[in-house]
Order: sequence, then structure tokens, then C-alpha cells
Amino acid sequence: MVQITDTFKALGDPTRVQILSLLAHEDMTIGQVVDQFDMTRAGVKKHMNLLQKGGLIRVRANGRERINSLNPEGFKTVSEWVRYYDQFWDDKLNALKNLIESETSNDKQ
Amino acid sequence: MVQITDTFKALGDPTRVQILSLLAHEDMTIGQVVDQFDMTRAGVKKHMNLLQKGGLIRVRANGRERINSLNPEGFKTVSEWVRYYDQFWDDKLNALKNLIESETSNDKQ
DNA sequence: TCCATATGAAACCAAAAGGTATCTCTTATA
DNA sequence: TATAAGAGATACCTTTTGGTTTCATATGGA
Repeated sequence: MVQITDTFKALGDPTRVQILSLLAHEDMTIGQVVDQFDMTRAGVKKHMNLLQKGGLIRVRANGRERINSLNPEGFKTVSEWVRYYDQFWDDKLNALKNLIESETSNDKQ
Repeated sequence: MVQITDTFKALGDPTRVQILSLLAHEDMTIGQVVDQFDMTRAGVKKHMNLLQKGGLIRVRANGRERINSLNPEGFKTVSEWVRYYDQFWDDKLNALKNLIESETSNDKQ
């Protein structure tokens, strides 16, 4: 099971966000990702592991290759989490609106 | 200026996510937050600093008190970031749909 | 079969992060 | 005007993280 903090932790690093942006254009093997960075294969692999743990990418095998692609699940999790707080702002604004309206009606008394 | 990775980094820790959930119910001073955790004041303060750096909370002064509240900006940033990838999925699904349709029309030839 | 290539994993290191103890500063209030 | 309460900052310690080097495994092709 993916923890929400694992997803956010995976997103909390510039290199990993860049990798996601690469994968948004095309699926890639680790080798292809390595070509885009000044970093060791093993270093990139660690980032990929964290992205996978966060549910943001998935891997399919093709012979001796491992092809990495974006995983909708992780993004959906983030989207839903942030939507909870959107609701929070809506409620707060409504409460403020109601308060103002009731004060206005008090003025009329 | 707030970097998106600072926002995600701030969200990548269970304690900080809990603090946000507390602040969603009511604004709090650090002292009030400390009462909810088995942690030093200085420890909580560090978390608050990171949340502020990520644009997720803001602080207003009231006498000797500092009152912390949620900051819409940070949440908006996350929401917009994830929306970019929503668009990505939509495009991908449309491409798939177009592919299927063109193959179907080929069959008719 | 032999070798080049794509991969995974472990050991190791320096830097960053989570946390505490301690000190200083400011502001209510007795 | 003392003094207690709320806050911030620094030094310090331990754990985690970002990164490399190195070794082992699997697969495609000459």
C-alpha cells in the first residue's frame, strides 16, 4: 500500500520531478533517463525506486529492458488529497459569506 | 519565492501533514500545536518553518502570540501542478481513442 | 558459446533532516 | 517593576537521504 507521505516525499526532490517530466513525454528505460542527467546509473535507479514507492511510476519488462512510465494512481492520490483542502476553503468562504449576510440582516433590525 | 519542491518536501512528513490537518480545524499558536504532539517546542517550530517555506501556512502576530493558519497559496500550487498531469492523461486517452477510430476506419476500406 | 549490454543490489560516504537542550528576547500581568 | 508565559535561534546529536563504486544476474546477438 502506498502512503501519501511516500508520494509527497517522492515529489520533494528536483531530480525526481524532472524525471516525471521526461516520462510525461515518453516512456523510458533507466538507461535513457541516465543519458539526461550527470549522474550514475545506480543514483538514478534509487530515484526510480522512490518514484515507484510513491506510486508515481510503474515498470514493465521487455526482454532485458525495464520500461518506466507514469502511473495515474499516484497523481490521483495527490489530486484527491488536495481536493479535500479545496473543500475546506469553500466552506470557509461560505461561512464568511453567511456571517456577512447575518450581520447585514441585523443592521436592518 | 516558493519552489514547488519545497512545498512537496514540506508535505513529505507525517508530522507536518498532521499539523496541517489540525490547522484545518482551527488556527493555532505553536504552543497549542505542541500540546497535540509528544515533541519539543523547538521541534514543532522547525516543522512550522518548513511548512511556511513551502507556502502551506502563514503566521500573524497577536501581542506575544503568533497565530498559524493554512495558506491557500501552497495548496493552489499543488493543485495546479497536478492539473498539468491530468491534462496529460486526457491527451493520452484521446490519442488512444483516435488510434482506435482510425484503425476501425481502415478496417472498412 | 562468448561477450556486450541492460539491469539490480549491497557497501560505503558526505550532507541534510528530525529532534533535543539551552539561551535570549518580548509581552502580559500581579 | 518583577516575573511568568509565548516565542525564536543556535549548537549539538542521530538517522535518513542523495550519490558513488563495485559486484552479480539476465538477455540478445555474433
